[in-house]
Amino acid sequence: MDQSRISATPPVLGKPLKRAFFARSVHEVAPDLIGATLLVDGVGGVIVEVEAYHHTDPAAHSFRGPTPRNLVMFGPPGFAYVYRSYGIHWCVNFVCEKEGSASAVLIRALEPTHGIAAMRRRRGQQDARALCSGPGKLTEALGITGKHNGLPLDAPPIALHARATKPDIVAGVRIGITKAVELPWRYGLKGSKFLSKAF
DNA sequence: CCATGGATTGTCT
DNA sequence: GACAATCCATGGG
Repeated sequence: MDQSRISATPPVLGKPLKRAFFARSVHEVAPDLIGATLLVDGVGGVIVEVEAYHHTDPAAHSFRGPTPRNLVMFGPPGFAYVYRSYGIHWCVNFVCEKEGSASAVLIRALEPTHGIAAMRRRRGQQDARALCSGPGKLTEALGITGKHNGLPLDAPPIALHARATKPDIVAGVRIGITKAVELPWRYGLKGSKFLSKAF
């Protein structure tokens, strides 16, 4: 069976995730997000890869304290922290724990399920496996930009839906960082063909 | 398949 | 002034 093929009819969505879902340790929330569905204006898919960043972690943007860029990370949980990467791409995080904890989960890859035509248009890309297989790719596919920084995760245009059952999850070291490179805080859906990189 | 380098700009030193 | 939580095209094995 061709696993890169995407079904024409989107799967039924689970119940909406409330803001309180994020008011826990980032190390609990990150693996719990695998299998959940992220939509922006109805376009998106199933989260298959994330990374956890904690304020005590030298690789986290919040490690050295609040700045104009990372201010949302120091706010309450359940909000989107969006930043520009390498001057070119946008990346989206979900703020966790409690106000001032400054921890967040970076969303790194989705399996596209909703609004695939719109994603292909935005990405100029036909291959379903390349639409959302990276943090910069998925923001482009979903139309996420700096305008979404600070928006709540449980109100339009953003929606999150719970997974039906707990999937098999794999963990590994994070990608593209130079500090605390050994921490195994990257989580993925086992066997997924839509990861940014194999575990 | 893997390795390398350019693009491009906000942010912090 | 350096560098970054990346992506893509290109070139070699």
